[in-house]
Amino acid sequence: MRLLDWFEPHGRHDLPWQHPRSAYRVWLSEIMLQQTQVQTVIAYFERFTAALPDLPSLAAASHDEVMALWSGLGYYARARNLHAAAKLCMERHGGALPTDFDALLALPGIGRSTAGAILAQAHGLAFAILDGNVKRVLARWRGIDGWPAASAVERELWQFAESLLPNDRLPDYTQALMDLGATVCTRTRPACPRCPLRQDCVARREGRVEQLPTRKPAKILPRRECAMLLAFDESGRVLLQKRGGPGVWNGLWSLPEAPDAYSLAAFIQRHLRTRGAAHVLPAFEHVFSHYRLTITPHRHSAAQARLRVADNNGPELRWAAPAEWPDIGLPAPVRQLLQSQCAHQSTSSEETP
DNA sequence: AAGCCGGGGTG
DNA sequence: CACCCAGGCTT
Repeated sequence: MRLLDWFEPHGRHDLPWQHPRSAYRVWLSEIMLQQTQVQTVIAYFERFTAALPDLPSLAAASHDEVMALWSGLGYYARARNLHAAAKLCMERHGGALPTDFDALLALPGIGRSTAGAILAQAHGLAFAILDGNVKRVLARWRGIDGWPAASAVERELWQFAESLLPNDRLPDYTQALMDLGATVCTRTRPACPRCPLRQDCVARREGRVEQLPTRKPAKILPRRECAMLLAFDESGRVLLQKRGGPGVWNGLWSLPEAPDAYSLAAFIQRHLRTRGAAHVLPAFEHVFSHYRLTITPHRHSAAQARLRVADNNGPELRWAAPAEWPDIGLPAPVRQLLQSQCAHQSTSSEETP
């Protein structure tokens, strides 16, 4: 098989848990490698196995010693589960990890993928694994769309993974699949020309390598709307308002803003003399980390300040000529809007109110 | 199905 | 900063 042929010269053969490849060491490595990269794990693995070389010694160790050996790896529930599982193996399985899939799955910290990895790597049994690397390889190879954590997609990936299992050399096959994901079929900039699966890789054929696996759907952000005033005076200056309050734009100069067109009209009436009605421009969206803001710009040309702009009680207002805009601290979407307006005004004829 | 655990790397 | 990484457990 192509994967095994690739593995001989290009796979990783020198990882510490491969020598010797005992069930205990495979198990420990699998737990350490959950959500943690190989580079990080190696030193911890060597320290841990030096102190606790086999399952009985782990079971006999104190909680404090186990946690100390784990310290720095994170996800400390993994260490607690590991220790508890070792003790359970002393009670239930004669001091060794079981070779039965369901018995493995019943141990704390061992899920479907880790159980499969232990059986395949330590015992050569035909069980599939499905970790992040393998999900990526399989999703690309077969062109599987959808977020891999979604249950339907995950089912499809497991099914594909199991359909691929060879009859022998399960330890090498399993390692080959992970190595391919880690070194060739990487998340960014995969080395497709070096991939043993490139001939029938669906993602490669369809040019979707970078798109697969489908990314986790972005969290749905709450939506907010506002109206912004683009008021220009006769000389082409725009009215700005200094933002106060707790918002993200506090302290920045921005366009006068109101929750809706009605409130904005009230603002205009209070602070400006304008000729004609507002010209409502197409709304656009700006995404913050915590919400989406839909901005509807309202443009007024030939506006004049009704009051002194430096009124003590009212909002802090000023007129700003286009030449000044680059030096004023403006929120990015406001700057963008002003620039598009500037370009628009210079290329189009006089607006009709 | 979504949140959580946690430290580290990456664009 | 968002997202991801040799996942699994809890709600």
